[in-house]
Amino acid sequence: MESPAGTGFADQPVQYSNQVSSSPMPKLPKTRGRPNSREAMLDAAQDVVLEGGAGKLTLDAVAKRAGVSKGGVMYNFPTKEALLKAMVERLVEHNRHAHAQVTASLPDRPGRSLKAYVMNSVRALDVDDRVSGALLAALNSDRNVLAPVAEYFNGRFAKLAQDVPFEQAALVYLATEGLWTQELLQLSPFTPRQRAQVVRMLVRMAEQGAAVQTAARAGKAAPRTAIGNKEKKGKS
Amino acid sequence: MESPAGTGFADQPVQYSNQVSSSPMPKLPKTRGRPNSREAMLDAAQDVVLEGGAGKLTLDAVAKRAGVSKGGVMYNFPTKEALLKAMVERLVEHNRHAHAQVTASLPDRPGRSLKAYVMNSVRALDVDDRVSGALLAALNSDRNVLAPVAEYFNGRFAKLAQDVPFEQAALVYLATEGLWTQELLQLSPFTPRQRAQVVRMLVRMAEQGAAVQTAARAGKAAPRTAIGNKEKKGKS
DNA sequence: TTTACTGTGCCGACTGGACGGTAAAGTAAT
DNA sequence: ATTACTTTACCGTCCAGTCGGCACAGTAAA
Repeated sequence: MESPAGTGFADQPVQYSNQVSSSPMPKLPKTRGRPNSREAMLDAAQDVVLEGGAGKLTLDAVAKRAGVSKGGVMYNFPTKEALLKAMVERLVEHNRHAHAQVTASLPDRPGRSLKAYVMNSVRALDVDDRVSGALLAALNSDRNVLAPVAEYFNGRFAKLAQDVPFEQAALVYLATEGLWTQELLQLSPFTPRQRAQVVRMLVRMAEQGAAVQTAARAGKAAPRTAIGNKEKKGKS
Repeated sequence: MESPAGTGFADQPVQYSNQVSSSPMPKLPKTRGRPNSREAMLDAAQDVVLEGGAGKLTLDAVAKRAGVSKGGVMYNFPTKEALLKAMVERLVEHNRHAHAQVTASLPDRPGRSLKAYVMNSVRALDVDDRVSGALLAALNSDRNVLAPVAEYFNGRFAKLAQDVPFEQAALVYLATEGLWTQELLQLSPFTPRQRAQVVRMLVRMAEQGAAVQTAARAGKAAPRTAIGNKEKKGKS
């Protein structure tokens, strides 16, 4: 698991002298040359949120989880809002990067970006992707903390829908978002098998979105536009 | 300033937090047997959540907003968790009722329930339907507060999907849920016009899906579709 | 090398306010 | 008087943010 890197010394009886003096960091900019305690704290914060809800996110909890003192947290994040903002920022950056990566791994055909979005959302669920917890934390505080996410979400759809007809893109986008949200909040009514089936459908729709553009719009041609097939027990 | 609503809130989602404040109306304001204060407090709680986030939901805030003292709130809700549970319960009941109502207004054809679900979700957005705020509040606290919603959500889909093929139902359901969530959190990338377009599409799909189901029941093979099952070409 | 000074990173006790909850007294209708 | 509801005052706890201090590292004069 990609659990917090660099927190190995967290629970040790190690005194302060937090870092090995010899090997690490042969390069890296000086500005931040120290151990990545910031990241560790952010990781800790997400964990706290995902385990106990956003209400349990306190500086002490983060500190304890990250294996540092509260003062240490306050040093890196002058205020709690700063911590929240950092979490949100990292969430956005993480998503952006992951999406770019998945996109790059796909053949350059229409709907590629949308497909990557679907796949990435699912991956975020399958993998123990704790960054998502930042969203829950953000929902708890002021809107200005949430603002960056809103902005990102907005621009995101515009990009995804570029090479796919609007209705199709919106459908896939919304359904994916709904699935992701429900799974994140553990409100999903689906069994794992059903979920997999839904995901497969969404991926297919992203690929073939262009072909069905007029389906819903035509409205009358129901048989041809039907999306559902009777169950098919494919497995992947 | 008392709403004439009975003990139940079965009627319109008309809720106003009565701002008593400092206008010394010698007659009504200090009414006595007001079976209504509970509802007023719940309304106030939702408003607080929707305006300031779930983190701002304090007993004092609710009391102030509802125009009563904190003790008044504590009298009706012995603990804060009781308040949260009441909010959640009301949310579920409200939804159940509204859905039943919309369903009844639709012709009895397959997909009716699903269609009603879509319409009701949108209505909840168009109307100033503050009950939704309860969900945000619930996300903040323990899972056992959220549990009733989860349960409701689960059973809900099963009912909606009864007379519609699974994939179709899941798609409409998830997309609707996604739309509703995004609008609620103000994260939606759509213009009002686009949103309306999406909603129309979803309604059509609820109807069409039912048509497919009917056809299938009649013994016909599931129609080939552009979006539907096909070869899996993408990775799985 | 030694000493002296400076900056960085972190520690942890403390504070002041907010918040959940309690208790007793008050008020009006029945 | 009883009942239903509300208020005021208060308590204990939790928590964000503060503050003085400690342990280094780097630098550089002595």
